[in-house]
Amino acid sequence: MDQSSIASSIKDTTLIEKRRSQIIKASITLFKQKGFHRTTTREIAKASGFSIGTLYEYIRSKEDVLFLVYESINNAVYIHLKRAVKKEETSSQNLINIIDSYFRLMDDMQEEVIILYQEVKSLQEDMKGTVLEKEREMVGLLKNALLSSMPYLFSNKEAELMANNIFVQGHMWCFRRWTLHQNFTLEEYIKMQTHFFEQMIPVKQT
Amino acid sequence: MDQSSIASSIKDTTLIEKRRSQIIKASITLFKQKGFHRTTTREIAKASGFSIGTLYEYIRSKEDVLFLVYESINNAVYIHLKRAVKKEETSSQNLINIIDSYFRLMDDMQEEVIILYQEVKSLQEDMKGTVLEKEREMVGLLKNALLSSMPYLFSNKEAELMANNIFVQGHMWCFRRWTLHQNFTLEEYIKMQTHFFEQMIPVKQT
Amino acid sequence: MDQSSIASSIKDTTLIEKRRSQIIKASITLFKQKGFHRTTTREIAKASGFSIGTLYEYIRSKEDVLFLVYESINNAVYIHLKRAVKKEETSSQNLINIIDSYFRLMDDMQEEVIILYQEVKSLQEDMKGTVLEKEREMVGLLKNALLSSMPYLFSNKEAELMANNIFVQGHMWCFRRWTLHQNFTLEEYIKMQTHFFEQMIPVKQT
Amino acid sequence: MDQSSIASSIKDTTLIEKRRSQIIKASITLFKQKGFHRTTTREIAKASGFSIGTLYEYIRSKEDVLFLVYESINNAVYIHLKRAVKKEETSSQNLINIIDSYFRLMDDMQEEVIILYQEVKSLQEDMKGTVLEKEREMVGLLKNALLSSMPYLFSNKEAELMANNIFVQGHMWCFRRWTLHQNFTLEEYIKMQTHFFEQMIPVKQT
DNA sequence: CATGAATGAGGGTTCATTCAT
DNA sequence: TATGAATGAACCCTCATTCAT
Repeated sequence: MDQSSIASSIKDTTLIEKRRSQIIKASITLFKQKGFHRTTTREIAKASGFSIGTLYEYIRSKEDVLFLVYESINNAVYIHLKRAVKKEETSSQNLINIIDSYFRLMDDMQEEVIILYQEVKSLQEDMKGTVLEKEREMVGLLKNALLSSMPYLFSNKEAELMANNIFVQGHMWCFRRWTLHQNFTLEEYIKMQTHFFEQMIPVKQT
Repeated sequence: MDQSSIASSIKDTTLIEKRRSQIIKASITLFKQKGFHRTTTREIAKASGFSIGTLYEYIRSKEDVLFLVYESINNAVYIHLKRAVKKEETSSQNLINIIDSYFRLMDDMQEEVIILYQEVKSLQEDMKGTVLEKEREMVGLLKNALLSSMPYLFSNKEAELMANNIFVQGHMWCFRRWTLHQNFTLEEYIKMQTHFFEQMIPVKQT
Repeated sequence: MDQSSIASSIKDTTLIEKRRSQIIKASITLFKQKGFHRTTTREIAKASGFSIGTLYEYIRSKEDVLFLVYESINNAVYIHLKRAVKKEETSSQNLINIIDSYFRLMDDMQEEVIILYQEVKSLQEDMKGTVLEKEREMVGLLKNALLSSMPYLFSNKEAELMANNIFVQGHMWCFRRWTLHQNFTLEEYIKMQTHFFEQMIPVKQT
Repeated sequence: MDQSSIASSIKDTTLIEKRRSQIIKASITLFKQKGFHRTTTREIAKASGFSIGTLYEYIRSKEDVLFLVYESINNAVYIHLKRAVKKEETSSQNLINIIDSYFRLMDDMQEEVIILYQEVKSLQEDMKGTVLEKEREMVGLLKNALLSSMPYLFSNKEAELMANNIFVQGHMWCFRRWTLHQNFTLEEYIKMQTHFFEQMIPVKQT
């Protein structure tokens, strides 16, 4: 299930993509400010640059918008992560680079991440499935990076848990910024979390 | 700002407390199921065992209910944590015990924690302040435990960050249960996270 | 299924009855003018003398209003017919009296009858069942009157068909008034239809 | 006022006729299922085999469609009736044949007749005039058949009323089918109604 | 002639809140 | 104190109609 799984009465698929990206952009801005429930469809339409009628040519319900937003955010992170993983290869240093790159992305996407955390309950069950699947894939990327860059150091389960920890520490920079940003700069945060991580790696080679 | 800071037209303070705890209990049940926005005040009144009119004798607005709920959940965690910290003292083993106790509490309060994460945006600004202050205190408890049980191992900043990490890892067991509970039992989760933590502590030997 | 089968959030049943009769009265007036679809719930509320919010305390949906109206109209006819049948007994003259009384009622309820004919399609399936059942009862009343007032003259099936004919001839005075009222007064209409009917009765045996 | 009285921006009249008959066919199917109000213009366009834009090249408003449908149905009945009347001549037996033929047509056009009964209110006033005029003509055909096939038996007024009765008895087979079809086959219905009619004819004097 | 994207008025319904009893 | 009927702003969504291509 991806974007195209949401029905539209418009035939021109290029146009669908264009309009939907307008919708997504507008909605993210609005959801940041007021959350999904407090944002009205009219506001979304207006901020997207067209009428309420037009909005409903590209979605079927307000909940579709939420899914579009989730998918878009998740996708951006996914692509970033995938690229980072591909670039770096097979050494523990490189794992550090991946984390660094991921945390920096999180810093760029703070508000988006907060949306992810706050509106899950409003996602319809079937859409939630798709979204969580994507999350699993992302954690999977980190896990594989862990396993391949430091073989023998982690069991499969340990890698799984560690990947989750890293993934969430990225988010945490966003949803706890009210306290973290008071105490740490991004650079510090990255450095310190990485430091903890390195310490944990038992006896780096002789 | 605490419970009593929410105005009520009722004079009898014992009654206020009783009614409010009915409201909180009912609301938590409802918010678990449908979230704050999808729960109506009528439902809250009914589940609380009295009429909508009576509900509004004990709160001023629906958002007051959310605050009461937040405060109640936060308080429960706070008290538990405080007690755990007090009981254990001054050795690194004891820190492990605190974490263990905290993670078990999180397991008991899964849905409550999820509420905390999902409805922050709906908290009014002034109430949000109170809530976050309490969170800071809780992280403070962990931080102090870290500092006092393993002196010289952590700088102040490191302790601050580590406390946040632990605090969030507890929550994570709740809000990522859709994937974590598939891969780990609670015992495993505690053990492995603790294990990571211990490895991270630089050279405790001798 | 009758009025009381429509759920309401109001507890005072006397009040329900009072408000619903306001709704019915207002709706009939409006439906006469513009039909069910062109009448808005807001108009119904206003004409009923209360707000839209109050309207929805007494019904669950606009279609409930239609059912209430159908039931009310059907009931009025039913009661009238029942009374007419009871009063008259066992002679062919009396059958004529019943018809006379029924046709006069139809003349009084022209617009109501037109509503019945025009909005059936909008009735929900389960409610349609209730409505048609009542119609069957009414035709049954006429049929029994036929059978008992002129025994041996009609077979059961003949009585059934004749009862339907009479029933519809009453309605016809309403829904074909655009032509009938130009050519006939009510008195004439009754007299002539009755006359046809009498002629049809085979050889009133001397 | 007939079909051609509805304006169109298209010049080619053959095309107009072709497209409009597509519209009528599609609309009747849809109106049967969901009624006029619940059918959207988009649905009509789609079922007609062209786009919404094209639909509006051949009509000015949705109500025009209803008129086209009414006119088409009425016309079909009219033509059938006219032909039946022409074929049969000047004997009472022949009147029976006309009725027989008319009732059988009604059986074929059940749903169409139901549309006629249910959507009158939605016809615009001027169009309603045209439609009713056609109905008058049809009743006129029956009336003339009555008068000419059994001269001296009916006064003008009696013939008028009887013609209306017969006309409506045909419709009744449609709009009361939920009860009539349970009790009578079409053959029985025709036979019995005809029988009643014959009995009414005073002593076909030798 | 045909298309279909765009429009926005308006419809049904919900629900937090009030206030007379 | 407790009740629950009343309110109406506001929400989501539909759909007849237009017009540039």
